[in-house]
Amino acid sequence: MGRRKLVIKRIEDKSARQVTFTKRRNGLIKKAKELAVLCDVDVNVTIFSSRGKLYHYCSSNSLADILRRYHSPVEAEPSASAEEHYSNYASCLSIGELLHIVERDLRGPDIDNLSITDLVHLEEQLQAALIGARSTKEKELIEDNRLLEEKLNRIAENTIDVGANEKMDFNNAARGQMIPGDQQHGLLDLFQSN
Amino acid sequence: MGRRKLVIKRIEDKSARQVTFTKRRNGLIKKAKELAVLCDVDVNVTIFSSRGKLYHYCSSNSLADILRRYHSPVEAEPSASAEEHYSNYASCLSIGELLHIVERDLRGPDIDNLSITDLVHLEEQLQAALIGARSTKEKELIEDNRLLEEKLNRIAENTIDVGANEKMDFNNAARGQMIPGDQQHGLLDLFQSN
DNA sequence: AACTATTTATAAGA
DNA sequence: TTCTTATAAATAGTT
Repeated sequence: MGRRKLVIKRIEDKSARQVTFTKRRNGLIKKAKELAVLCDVDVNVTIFSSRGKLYHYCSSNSLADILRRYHSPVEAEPSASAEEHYSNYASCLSIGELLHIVERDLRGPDIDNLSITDLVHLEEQLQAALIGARSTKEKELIEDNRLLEEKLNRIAENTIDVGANEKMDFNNAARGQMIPGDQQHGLLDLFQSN
Repeated sequence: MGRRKLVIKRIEDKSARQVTFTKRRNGLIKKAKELAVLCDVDVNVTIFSSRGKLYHYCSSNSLADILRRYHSPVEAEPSASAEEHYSNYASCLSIGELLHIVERDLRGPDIDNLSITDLVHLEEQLQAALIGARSTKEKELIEDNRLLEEKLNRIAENTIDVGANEKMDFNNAARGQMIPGDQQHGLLDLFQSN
């Protein structure tokens, strides 16, 4: 739809490619909005430009909302298979919340113009949250371990023979490998609530 | 673009809405493909129909590939800020791999026609992977804890006085709250590699 | 950034 | 449903 029939192939001229990108990107997102409204469906469009910018459209508040919707039985077609799919989903937060975090971060301060900085920040947050969730439980166990060791040491000081073949190995492998990361993160509880 | 000018508002007639959905969904994905090829960008389109089906298009192999691309310095504009963003990313797998899992599962057996079953399955896998990653380290610590307790018990049997104010609390809280989930999962190592 | 000749998408009809 | 066709909408090349 233009002055000539266009062959669908990478546009080699850089500025022509940039102009077409702007036109068609706007067109695609407009079409996505229309589809969402006309047909009452959820549509998500994400475009990563070659220079690291991110353009995004999501018809609902977040992908998490979309997924959550499907975890509640809907009125239409309450078939046997539907029953099957919707059972045991009282605490189905992992992917939903994960995607919610992704969505929230991708939106960030400027919904239409995000740099790779935001993606990097997002990844750091997720990594911190995963590490934090793990290390919390580990810290509890390590503290218990430490208390038991203290007791053993005190006992050892107060007794003479605890059996010749018993070695007090207080530097076991698992404790030595604890993952660092003690700070509290805002995302932490999402992973801990599972 | 049709016989009449269309107002962008939810189509109330169910069958008309379904017909429009099919037409415009195909149109949107076609446009997305063209944008990706013409402008050499990464495009991702996800559509959730109101009856729980998922339609999806992604120009690259996976979102993980896209994200990974941005974690390697590109030739264009090696500015100071770029340096800053790309530093300390030797092991930036969490979000990339997570999204890779999402993408792989969303594609599944039939790329154009996925039910909510697949989303549920995907969520289960992610949940299992998160739990598995946590419980592996916990199991090591719990085993250490158990060994220490055994030693304490044996010592207690062989001694008379270990101090009156010392209570042997072998049922501590942390151990009692271990998350179930002992199976090995294919996704497990992704989370353990962090 | 606007314009406009054309192509493309698609709403309604068969 | 699938195919057809009149028309609206998008956009390639131009200014």
